[in-house]
Order: sequence, then structure tokens, then C-alpha cells
Amino acid sequence: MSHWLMKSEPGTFSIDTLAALPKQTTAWDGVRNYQARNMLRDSMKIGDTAFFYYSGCEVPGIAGIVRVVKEGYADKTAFDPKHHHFDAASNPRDPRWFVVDVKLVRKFKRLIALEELRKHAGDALADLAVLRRGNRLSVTPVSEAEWEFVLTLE
DNA sequence: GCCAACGTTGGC
DNA sequence: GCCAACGTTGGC
Repeated sequence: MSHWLMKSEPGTFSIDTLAALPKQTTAWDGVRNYQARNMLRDSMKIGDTAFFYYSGCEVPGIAGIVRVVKEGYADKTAFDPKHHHFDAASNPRDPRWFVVDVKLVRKFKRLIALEELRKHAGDALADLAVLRRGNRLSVTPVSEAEWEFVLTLE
């Protein structure tokens, strides 16, 4: 089983938004980057867990945990001309963009801020993608050791 | 295939 | 709002 980190802007979709949904499950749509797409399509498996990360907000950081409940399939928002994430180059016969379904596992009692993760950039989290300068990937892998370490920070 | 221009991301 | 980093586009 693998671990991941998935970014979302809480102003658009927060962990509380997810918690309020029926079955607390959503398609993780809108990813328009090939590297991230490949992970959604090929690498993320049912049972994998991911950190729900807040970006583009006042206090970026990890808000909780979600679990993959459905593996990669076409991102339908790419087919809808009225949708913000529409992409004319993607169509149902040959989809360019993919989603996985994730379900809420739990919201952390408190946000583990990026600032706090950074304190361990020299040791336990030295290779954590989200700490690297200029990192913009919205889906990144997290190692087992990194996963366990972050959980001790909660 | 190169690379400049441009758009987006995301922390600060 | 600023700016660094990076991906994509398009002219050549």
C-alpha cells in the first residue's frame, strides 16, 4: 500500500466540504498536469492513503487523511464546455485527464502546518516533495517513513 | 528540437 | 500583491 499527498485550496474544497458530502467521498477532479495525471491513472490503488493538504491559503499544511476507494477513471469535468476545467482535447473515447475517488478517513485535531513540516526538512522529511522549492505538483508520493513521521506530529 | 514568451502555482 | 519556479505553447 502506498501513501500520497494531495493538494486542495480550502477556499474551493476543504476537508470539511468532504466531510459534509454523502458517503464523505468525492472524485478528485481538476488535475491538469501530466505527472500528477499519471499517478492518478496508474499508481494510486484502492486502500492507498493520502494527506489532504491545504495550499493557496493563509496557513498551508496537512488537514487530515483520505483513502482511495476507486481507482483511476476519466475526469468528466474535462468534457463539459461550461466547466472551469474543460479541455477540448479530452473526450470520453480518449480521455486525457483522470480522477480517483477518495473517502475521508479523518480530519486531524489540528492542522499540521507547512511551517512545522519544514522544521524537519533537514532530517525525517528531507525528501518530502511538498517541501522542495518550486514544487507545484498537486499529487505527490509520500514514503512509509515520511507518513509515519508526520503522524507523530499531530 | 530549441527556446522565448506566457500562464499558473503557491509561499510569503 | 509580489515573485520564483516550472509547465506549456508556438514560432522558427
